[in-house]
Amino acid sequence: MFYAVVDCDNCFVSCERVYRPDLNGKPVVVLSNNDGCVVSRSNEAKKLGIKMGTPYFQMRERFSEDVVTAFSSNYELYSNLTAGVMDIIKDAAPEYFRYSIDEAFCILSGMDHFDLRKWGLDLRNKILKMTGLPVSIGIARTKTLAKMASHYAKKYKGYQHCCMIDCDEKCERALRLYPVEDVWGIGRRYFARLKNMGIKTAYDFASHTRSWVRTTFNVVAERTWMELHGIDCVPNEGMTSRHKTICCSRSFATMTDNKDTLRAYIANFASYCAKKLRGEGSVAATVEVFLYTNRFRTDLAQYYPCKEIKLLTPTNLTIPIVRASGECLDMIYREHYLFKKAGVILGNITSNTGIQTNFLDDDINKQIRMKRLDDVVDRINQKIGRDLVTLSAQQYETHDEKVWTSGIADIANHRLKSKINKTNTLISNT
DNA sequence: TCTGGGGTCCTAGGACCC
DNA sequence: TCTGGGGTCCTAGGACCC
Repeated sequence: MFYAVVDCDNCFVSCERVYRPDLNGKPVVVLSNNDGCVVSRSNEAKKLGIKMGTPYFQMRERFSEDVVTAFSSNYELYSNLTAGVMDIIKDAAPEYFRYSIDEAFCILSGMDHFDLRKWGLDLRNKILKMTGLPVSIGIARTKTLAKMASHYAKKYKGYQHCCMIDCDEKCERALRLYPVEDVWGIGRRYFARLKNMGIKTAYDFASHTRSWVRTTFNVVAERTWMELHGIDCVPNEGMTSRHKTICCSRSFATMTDNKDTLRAYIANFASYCAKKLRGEGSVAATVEVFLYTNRFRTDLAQYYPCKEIKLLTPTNLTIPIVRASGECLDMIYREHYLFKKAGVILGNITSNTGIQTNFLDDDINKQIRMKRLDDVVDRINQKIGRDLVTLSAQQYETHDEKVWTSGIADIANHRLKSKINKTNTLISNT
């Protein structure tokens, strides 16, 4: 049985180019939230030496706007376009699961007698034709080897974006040429240790004994070792299951030690998480809040607190989740630290059917009223504009318009006022 | 001046129970 | 003059992924 991994080439850049074909063949990058750093690069940008994660300001010191075109990220666009890719994959493979926004694994069971490389080439061409997005496909006996094959599919033109590793000779050749740091499952930390041991290629790594890998590293590295030997052992389950956590976090344009400002940010993050939770029909049983000072400012005192609290009843209601996030903040906030980033994580997520309520919690009538409130607010926000109606905890005074360029909540007062009449009408109608 | 965001899994160690 | 042992659950931290 074989696996195929299908992933979009330079996904976000390719999505932008669908609407800007004039940028084909030119250096293009896409930036993270707040335009902080580079998260996607065209091949031309890679050739210029722009690395993943390069801070935008550093890149601009080296390349002007005429040389490298930069886009702010537009996740709605990427998720719409890649959904089209997934639809095509779904029709082409007996079984598949989405692994990330731009990547899917196909389980090619019962297809051993097929010409799988031709199958891959056809799929690649179909996706390009129907969505405008170029993908590369790697095919092999394990997911880790398929990932390696997809690297080769991208790297060497001769493969025409589809590379299959289907025998031991090909596998050995591929392993010998493959830098160990590019192996799926070998990250920066492990690479640093491997390098010290003189292990440079995937072949070097695979040449050690399984027990050596187990004792030197752990079971995860051992699985990687087995996969490189063609033993399929990274489970498919877990890659498809529901979310176990939902997180919303942002870096701030300017650092702050103001508790009220942090409280408003946290309330917004919590509210956003609650909305996501409702969107997928789930409830959460824990709420965690974390704060980060600026790790790049070594001249400043550092503090990375986090605190989780359990909810009496698992919920997806905005009010109890925002309330809990505020309690967490109260427990971890310390004066005199300048915070750069904060976030909220909802955990212990389950389906919202059959929730066990706790008699100490808000009474059922109050919960029903809160649910109705969320329903109405969700509908208004969907109809008129994101985050028009929020809890008062999410509002705050600021003179810095940049604070909310992060894309979650554009709650600048002028915008609020301009729409308030329309909203009042809608609320009375509702 | 400016340095992302959202996930998963594993492990060690402490608390607690019988 | 000595201080159980085994099991489970939870949490924090560290590693990885895209």
